[in-house]
Amino acid sequence: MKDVVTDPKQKAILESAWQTFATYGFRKTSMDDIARGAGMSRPALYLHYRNKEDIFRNLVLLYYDRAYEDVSQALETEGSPTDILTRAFEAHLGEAMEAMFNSPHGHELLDTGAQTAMDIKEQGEARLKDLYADWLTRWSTAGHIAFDGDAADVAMTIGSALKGVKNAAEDYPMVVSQVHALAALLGAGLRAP
Amino acid sequence: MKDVVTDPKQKAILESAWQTFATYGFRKTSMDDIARGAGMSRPALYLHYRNKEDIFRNLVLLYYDRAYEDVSQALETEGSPTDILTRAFEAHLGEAMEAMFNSPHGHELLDTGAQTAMDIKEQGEARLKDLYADWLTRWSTAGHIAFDGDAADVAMTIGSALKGVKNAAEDYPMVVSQVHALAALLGAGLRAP
DNA sequence: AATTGACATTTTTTATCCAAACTGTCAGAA
DNA sequence: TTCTGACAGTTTGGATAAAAAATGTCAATT
Repeated sequence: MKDVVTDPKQKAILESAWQTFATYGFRKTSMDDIARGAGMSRPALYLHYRNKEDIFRNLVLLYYDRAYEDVSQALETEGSPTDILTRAFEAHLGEAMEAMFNSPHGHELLDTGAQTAMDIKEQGEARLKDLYADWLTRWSTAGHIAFDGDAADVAMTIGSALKGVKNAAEDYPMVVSQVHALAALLGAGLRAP
Repeated sequence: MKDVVTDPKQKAILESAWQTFATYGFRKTSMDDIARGAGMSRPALYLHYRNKEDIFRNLVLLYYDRAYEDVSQALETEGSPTDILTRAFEAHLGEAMEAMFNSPHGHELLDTGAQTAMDIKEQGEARLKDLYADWLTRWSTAGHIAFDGDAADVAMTIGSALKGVKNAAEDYPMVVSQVHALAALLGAGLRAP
């Protein structure tokens, strides 16, 4: 899959928006801030996006598209279930989440997302969950792993657990170490008997 | 361990408070509401608790004391790791959480807890975590289970995953089914090779 | 001793005002 | 075309103020 955003101006806008959101939070960044950061006037910005919410939603969309791509790729690599899950989880909670943790406005942004882009988030999480479900069925039919119940349920539980690890962590290093521990546990749990 | 709150009046107060908080939320329940519900006047209430916050904190404390007791007991039962973890998780996210999910103010209460009783929550979660950690070491030294890394880290990951399941669920039945799936995965993951 | 009515105090709610900032959209310049 | 200055309209933030509600504390009652 090519990058979702090809137009260099849109790229600059989203880049600037992400930067500004991370610095000032959603509420406090004005369209002018974003426009200046993208090297254009405010009216020019409106030629590309309807409003601030629209920009934010596209940013979330971009995040999920990238995460989908990265997780998908990670699930195609070779290795033990634990190794594969570790890579997938790192892709899942990658860059953007690290930035979130390091932004003084990470919480506000997460909140804004929940209100403004919940449909995109839900769809994004659902697609990621499907990715795990597919991997689970493929590997279980191949006899490499085994689990109780159906793949969709297990995939959902994995997703929830991952989210739990994300929320419980206080900083990004903690996310990483927890993600590794979770991958190890789940990987072992999926071992074919 | 005996019940933490023995005084029947304190019991009535906490009972009434829990009821009222669940019905109206923390902000909207007055000391008078709680007092009436406990069958006493507002001044009498002040003979037992300093203020609303004090009542709330004692409620949280009570929850964690019960959870500690119940989880501890669950971890002493016989059965496979999966069975034991299932019972422990059910105890961990039991009654009170079910009530939370069914209260229209569950979210506000959770919020209030995070602000008002975070120290109690943290200590409560830590104690529960220790319970899991102890169980992990006991069972691993007995050769019944095996895992990478140290017990404390694994216990923390289990706690985070459980929290994730709690947060991701939309209703209580979903919590239950997810908890079972998680216990199955983790139980299998801990199997001695 | 246990409880409460009643009081002074604090907090919350509601309303209104104004100024500053921001938004979205032109007509017209580059 | 592609963009911007500038305009009208809206939203937001802060400042007041008055009314209502809730709090915490006693002196007095049961």
